[in-house]
Amino acid sequence: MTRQNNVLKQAYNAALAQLEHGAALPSEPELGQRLGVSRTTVRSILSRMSEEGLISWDKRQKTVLRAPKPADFFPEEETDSLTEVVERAFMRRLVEGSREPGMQINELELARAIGVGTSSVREFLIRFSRFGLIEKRPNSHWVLKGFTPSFALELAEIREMFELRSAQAFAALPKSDPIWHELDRIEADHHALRKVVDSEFKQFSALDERFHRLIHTASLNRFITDFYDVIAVVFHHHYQWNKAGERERNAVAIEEHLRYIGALHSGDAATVEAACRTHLASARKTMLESMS
Amino acid sequence: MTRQNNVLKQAYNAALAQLEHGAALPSEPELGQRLGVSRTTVRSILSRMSEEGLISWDKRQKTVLRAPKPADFFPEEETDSLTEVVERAFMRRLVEGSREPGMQINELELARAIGVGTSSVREFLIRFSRFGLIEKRPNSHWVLKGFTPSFALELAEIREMFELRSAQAFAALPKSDPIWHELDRIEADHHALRKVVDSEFKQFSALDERFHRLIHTASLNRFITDFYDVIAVVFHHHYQWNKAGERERNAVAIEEHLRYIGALHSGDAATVEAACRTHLASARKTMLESMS
DNA sequence: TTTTTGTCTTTTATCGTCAAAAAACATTTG
DNA sequence: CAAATGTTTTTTGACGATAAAAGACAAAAA
Repeated sequence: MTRQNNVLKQAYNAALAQLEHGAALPSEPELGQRLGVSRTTVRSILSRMSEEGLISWDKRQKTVLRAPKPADFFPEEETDSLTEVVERAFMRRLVEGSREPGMQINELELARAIGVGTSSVREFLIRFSRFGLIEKRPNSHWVLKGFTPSFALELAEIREMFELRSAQAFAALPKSDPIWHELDRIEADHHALRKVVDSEFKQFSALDERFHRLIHTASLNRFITDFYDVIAVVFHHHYQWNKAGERERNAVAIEEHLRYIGALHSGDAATVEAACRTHLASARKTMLESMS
Repeated sequence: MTRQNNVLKQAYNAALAQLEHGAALPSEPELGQRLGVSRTTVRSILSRMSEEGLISWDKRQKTVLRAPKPADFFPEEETDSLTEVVERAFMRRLVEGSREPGMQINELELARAIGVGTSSVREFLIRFSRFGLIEKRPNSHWVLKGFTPSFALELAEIREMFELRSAQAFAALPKSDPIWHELDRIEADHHALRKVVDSEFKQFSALDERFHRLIHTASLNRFITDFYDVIAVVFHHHYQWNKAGERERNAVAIEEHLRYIGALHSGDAATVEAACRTHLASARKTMLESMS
């Protein structure tokens, strides 16, 4: 196999979801814009829709003939890019399987296990190495350094340094900046989630990421915003395998976020620092607890 | 071509340089240790030396028959790893040629120009992307973000944050720590270089890196020490294309380093902070000047 | 019995190839 | 003539293949 056509499949599914019976579709460039793909892919989508009898297509005339059925969609697992597949599989192994620090990682074995070519795995490992969890021995294998307490501490140290600075920069932004609107929206989502936290606490992870990423954008520093990728990956997988007390932890974090948001609005540096430190300290604590 | 045998070539040259006429060579594992290669490679080296009449080799008997001639060595350019070749070529293009921000980077063209396969280039770009100078558009090309003033400022901001913290950690280390000996050696090298700075100022770059890396090791944080790779690459290439006033700049930096080292010895936090800030501010200033 | 050598196996590094997707160019249509 | 469609070219994404290098195991020597 060479490249699979997951871009087509994903965009096709997205396009199907937008079809409205009887309506006319916009132009090809317009569709490409909406779906985030090239016109080449748009035309492949239209061809297929036409073949499947979903639309009639003749030059500018594109009319929806029938509503899409579930069977028209590509299966979800076929829409993932190889990159995502490899990342998920690797992380699952890290979480579920053998992950003693010092263990060596075998590219070929990994590729076989996941069912992809070696270059996909290689490229993933290179990209992943910047997270500080694996390391390459030149001309030889990769070594797993592992989710150890020292990893957590080093990560937390940088995180706190960066976020304190970003939070101060955020608080100092003029109230006319559109970023405040986004913060208001996030605040509202926190209030909404707080009401249903007992059942919907799993949604917190995504909201947490949105909130912290927003704060980091205020730093206007690519190294700071990029570093949040490391945090996000670690937290994402940390949430996956540390379910103990998840509900309460998230409830506490929501309250801390709300106080933190209030502090940002106040614009007072000392208040911001206190709220930020409190929240980051408890985040660090839970991460450490889950590792020992 | 597949992999070239540059590991062999480099190790062979290193082994040649160590040959002493009439002496007996140590065991294969011992040689591997010394040269930093596997026994497989050691045996290839011994085979070749034997064929070339440099040594006699029979099991444990390995005797040097004659001193190596210059012609026995592999040419230097054949001993570089592909990774190094690609990095150097890419950087040269960045420095010498077209490098307007926003420019797109073509993998195939780059591979052709350098004379390597596309995967080597791809892997290099992935590794290089963590330096914040290029960015990938998924399913499409890489974009050059460029050595812009904002890049320099963002880099300097992180650098200062990290180094201030590392320097404080360094100063707080007990005087029994072996790190102080290494600092003494670096200090002595500064004094030595200061005397001949007019002619030898080019050696400063390497000394600078040694000094700052040592300071960062005191942080005991992988993200901080890793970040110095970014600094090192940027400074290395910055030195390549900004020769204006190089001699004076280096002379000034040597004085700043010496004051900085003195501050570390003093163990006083305020003194350390002042010396560190002064030095980093002037480093930032020269980098910025060279970019506008 | 430990170290060294001889031999065999495994793994990485790198390439060329080819379909998918993007991008560029040419032609048509309103 | 500007925007949309039709067509061709370019570029990326992924694979399998293969020599170099590492690593493992067995036999021999000290």
